[in-house]
Amino acid sequence: MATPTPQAAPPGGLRERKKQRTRDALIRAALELFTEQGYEATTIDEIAEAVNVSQRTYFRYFANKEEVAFAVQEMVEARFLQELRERPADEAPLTALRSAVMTAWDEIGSAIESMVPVELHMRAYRMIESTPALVAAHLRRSSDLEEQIAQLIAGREGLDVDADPRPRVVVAAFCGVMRVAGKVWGEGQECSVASIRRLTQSYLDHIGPAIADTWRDR
Amino acid sequence: MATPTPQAAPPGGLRERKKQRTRDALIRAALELFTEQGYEATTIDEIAEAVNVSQRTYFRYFANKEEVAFAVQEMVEARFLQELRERPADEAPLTALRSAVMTAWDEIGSAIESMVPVELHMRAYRMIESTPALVAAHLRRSSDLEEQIAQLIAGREGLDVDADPRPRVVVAAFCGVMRVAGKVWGEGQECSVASIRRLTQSYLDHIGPAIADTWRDR
DNA sequence: TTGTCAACTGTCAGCCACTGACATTAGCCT
DNA sequence: AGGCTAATGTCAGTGGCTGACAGTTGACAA
Repeated sequence: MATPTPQAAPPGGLRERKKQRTRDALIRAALELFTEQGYEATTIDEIAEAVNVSQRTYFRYFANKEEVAFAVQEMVEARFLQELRERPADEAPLTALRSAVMTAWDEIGSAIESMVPVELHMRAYRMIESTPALVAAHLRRSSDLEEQIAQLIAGREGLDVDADPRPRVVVAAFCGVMRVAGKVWGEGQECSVASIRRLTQSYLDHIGPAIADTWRDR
Repeated sequence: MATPTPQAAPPGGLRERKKQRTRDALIRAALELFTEQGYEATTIDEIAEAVNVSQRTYFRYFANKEEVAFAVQEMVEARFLQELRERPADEAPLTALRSAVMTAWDEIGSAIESMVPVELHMRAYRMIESTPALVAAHLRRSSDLEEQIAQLIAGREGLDVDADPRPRVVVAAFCGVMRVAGKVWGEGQECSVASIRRLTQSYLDHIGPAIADTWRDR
């Protein structure tokens, strides 16, 4: 799986490409089936069969049934974290967070599209929000991500998350806003990546004034 | 017209009492097994066998494996909501929330003890926090409860939760504090109900000053 | 080219969570 | 006492998930 394979990124050997294709096919088939007939009503056998692999193979790519539903989000989050790690150290926390998202969105669009159509991803997002079992998983994932971001921000500032509450607070506010942006996007019609980028920007623009010292001046 | 119930309030019929006993026994056995050997490592067959009922009977009391782990919390939350509904309408939202918790704790102690030893409940709480599958369920439950409370508060104030953000904001702050109090309690040694009541009170006492205008005076 | 190695996959057997159908038991009420 | 019905047990089956083993196929060197 993630063994030290010294190969290029795009080509990477026939084997590697085949694996990637199978993985993408599984994700695509799963999301298609989930959104069409519902998550619970879809069996892993169906997904596997749609891609012409055995059920066992599915479980070699994804640890469980949920995981495939979050594959795209997983990728988006990883890119964001990477972007955040690369922000210059002298940026203020909220600025770094904001810049990381905005920069990330620019390239994420095509990254998503190379996995599944954005429109399918949007339908999948809505499906998650309306499936109790997936809502739970989603919350847990969000909570984990938030913690990771908080650790990262604390690291940048040389703080300890357990000693100083500020990292967690900033990150909580940031993630809260991102969550709302995501929700609004999911409820809207515009399913383009550009629209969520615009939404994100607009919402983040409100966070500064709300937190800044000028707050008290109203 | 006349109530033909020749029995006291608590019993209420042999059948009813038997059911209650079975339910309590299932909860107790489950928590005992979960905390001793872990959640995943415990099968429902084991729980059922410990109470001398069939697996099928377990599923007539609880919808799934998780549910039994949250039975006590479920009860606590129900009591709190009931208490909140009974608060006078002219109380300010945060005051009503605060009063409801504090009042609820007074009676909840014995209510918990009548189900399982408080010490077991505390171990169960810790077990939940360290079991990924249960963390997810816990988050989802919390999120649901928060929404219910927000609706209730909005109702008291004659507001619409979707139109006015204030109900959700107050409730979010309140629940956040409650969550922290619960977490601190779980990490501490003192497993008495009195201690969590004290913790709750102390934490809630900080909410006012933190929100009030005097904040800027530090 | 070919042979070896390692990775990937399929098959099979099995555990466990969960459910519907039906038979059986046991409170409840007249 | 006997009928009604809720509670329980039994059975069979589905689907998520895993370990073990064997077959296949890409990678790489001789």
